Amino acid sequence: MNWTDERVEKLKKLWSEGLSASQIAAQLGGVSRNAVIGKVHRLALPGRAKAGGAAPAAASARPKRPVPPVAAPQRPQQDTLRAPQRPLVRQNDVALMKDDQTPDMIEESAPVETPVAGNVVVPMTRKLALTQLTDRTCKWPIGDPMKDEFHFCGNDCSEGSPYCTYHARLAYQPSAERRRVR
DNA sequence: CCCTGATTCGC
DNA sequence: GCGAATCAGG
Repeated sequence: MNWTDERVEKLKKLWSEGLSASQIAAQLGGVSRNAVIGKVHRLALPGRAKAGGAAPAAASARPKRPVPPVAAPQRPQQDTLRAPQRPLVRQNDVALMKDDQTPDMIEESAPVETPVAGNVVVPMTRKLALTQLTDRTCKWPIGDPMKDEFHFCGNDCSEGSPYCTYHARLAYQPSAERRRVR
């Protein structure tokens, strides 16, 4: 994938909104988080301040560099410090929203506890946004994709399955059991 | 181990 | 310019 103007623009937007490099990479598609970070640096976009996230940057970043003696100390650019002045709405805020109602438009995928036949009770969801999904987070969708409260289960899915153990059961019902649940 | 960003350097 | 490999850290 090459960096078209549109992709670069999206990168800038998402980066300024505080999405992580891997999340941005996921949204853009076709690129790794490294590619995103590399591009961010090349574009000279302001890095992550130094908040809780990661990377103390600059100082103790990586002193492994030999540095030829010829190089003169370059003066750091003064001012132009653009701190994120905006509200800074991160995707995690989704989880902070009211959860008074459970949409549950998709089949009978109620994420609320649903005792099935005996002792299988299910867990709450982690309410992850699309961009937060990784290889091992349950991708079971919850809610109306057109609505804001839409999210994914997000529970851990240890094995190759795209779903957590609970949703894997719902997803791959052996037909016999399907009737029972309905 | 999961994740984060930062940096280097061969391509 | 690009991004994998690597580093450094939470």
